[in-house]
Amino acid sequence: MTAATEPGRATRRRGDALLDAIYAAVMEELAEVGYPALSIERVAERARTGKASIYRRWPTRLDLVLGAIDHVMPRLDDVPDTGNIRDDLLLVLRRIGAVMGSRNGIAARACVDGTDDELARAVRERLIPPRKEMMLALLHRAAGRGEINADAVTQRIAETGPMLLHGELLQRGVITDAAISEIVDEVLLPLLRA
Amino acid sequence: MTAATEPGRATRRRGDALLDAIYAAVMEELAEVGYPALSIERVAERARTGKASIYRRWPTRLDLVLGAIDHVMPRLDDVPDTGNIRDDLLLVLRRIGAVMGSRNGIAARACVDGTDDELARAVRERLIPPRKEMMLALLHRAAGRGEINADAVTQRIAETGPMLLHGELLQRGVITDAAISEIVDEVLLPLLRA
DNA sequence: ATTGTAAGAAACGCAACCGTTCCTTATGGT
DNA sequence: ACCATAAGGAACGGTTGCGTTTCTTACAAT
Repeated sequence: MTAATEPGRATRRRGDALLDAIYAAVMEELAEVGYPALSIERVAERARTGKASIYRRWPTRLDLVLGAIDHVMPRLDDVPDTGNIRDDLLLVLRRIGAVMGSRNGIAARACVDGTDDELARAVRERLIPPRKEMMLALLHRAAGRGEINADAVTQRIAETGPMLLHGELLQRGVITDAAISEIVDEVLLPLLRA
Repeated sequence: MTAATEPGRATRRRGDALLDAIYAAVMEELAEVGYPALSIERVAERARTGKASIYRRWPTRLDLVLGAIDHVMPRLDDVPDTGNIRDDLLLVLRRIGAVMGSRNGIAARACVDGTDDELARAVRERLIPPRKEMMLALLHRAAGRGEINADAVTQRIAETGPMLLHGELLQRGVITDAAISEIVDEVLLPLLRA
C-alpha cells in the first residue's frame, strides 16, 4: 500500500538490527531504573518490539542484561604509548572516564553498584580486570624507562586511578578534565615517584 | 485473655518502638532491592505493621527513605587523636569501613550509587561532607605537628581514603584490615609525606 | 474507670508486569 | 514467485504494588 520506507512506521527488523535495538533498550532501562526494577515489558516497548521476541532469545532477565553488556561495552584495544607516563595516564584515564560517564557506563555502573550479587560479580569480572591490566602495562613500561619507581608499581596503585574516577563520578556526577589532571598530578605521579 | 507479654505475639507498638521497626525495615529493603524496587507494602510487612501507619506519617517514599537514613546512620562524634598520623588514619578508616560494610552502610550505598538522582544527592550531602571534614581535621593537626607536608593537605587527598574504601568494597565485597593498612601505608602516607 | 488516639488488619479499584500463547504478515533465502 | 521463518502485536490469567478507606481494639493519658 504505502511506500516501504514510510517515515513514522519502522519496518520489521531481524537479526542484528533487532538485537541492537533490544540491547540499547536494556542499557537505557538499566541506566534509568537499575536491574531490580528493569522490566521486560518496558524493554520491549522501548525497542519497539514484542515481549515474545525477547523471551524467545533469553531465558532469564540476567541473561538478557549480561548479553547487553557484553555486546555494548567497548572492548578497549590499544594501550596508549606516548613515551611519557604523565601523558599516558591522562589519556587512559580520560578514556576510562569517558566510558564511565557515557549512557552505557552509567548502565554498567548501575549493575556493578547494585544490589544483585550475581549480576554485580559478573559485570565486575568483565570490566575491571582489563582496565587494571592496561594500567599495569603502562606503569611497567614507565618503570622500564626509569620514569617512575619500579617498587611503586603495585596492584593497589594500578587500581587507584580508576577507583578515584569512579568516586569522582559518584560525588560530583561528572568527570571533568580538571579532575583527571588533579588525580594524575596530585595523586598518581607523586605516588609513582615516591 | 492471655498474658500481656505473650512470646510469639508482638504487642501493639507506638511512638519510637514503631518508628524504629519501620526504619529498620526500610534499611533492610534498601540493602536487598534498592530504592527503585522498594515497596511500601513489603516495608510494612517487614516491620509487622500496616501500610496505613506508614502513609499516615510520610507523604512520599522519598521522605520515608530519607527519614530512615537520618535516623539510622551513625553521627560520627569524636575525631581520633592518637598523636600519630598513621594510627589516626588507621582508626578513622576502620571506623568508616565498618559503617560502609554494615547492613545500614549497604543500604546507604544503594542510595548513593543508585539511579535516582534526587535521592543520591540528598544522601551524599548527608554522609560525605562530615567524613571529609574529619579527614581534613586530622590531616591539619598532623601538619601542625610537622608529621606531614602541609602542602599535601588538599581536598582531593582528604577524599582519597574514603573513596578507596568504597572502591575496595565494590571490587572485593569486603574491607579487610589488611586492605586498610595497605591504603594507609602504600597510598596515603607516601602522598602526605611527598 | 473512662476516653481519645492511632495501631493493625482487611479490602477497595486500579495499574504494571509476569511468562505464555496465538495469530498475522513482513522479510530473506531459494 | 514461493515459502519457511520469525517479528510484531494482542490477549491470556495471575501476582504484586499502589494509595485510600473502613473498622476494631490496644494503649496511654487523665
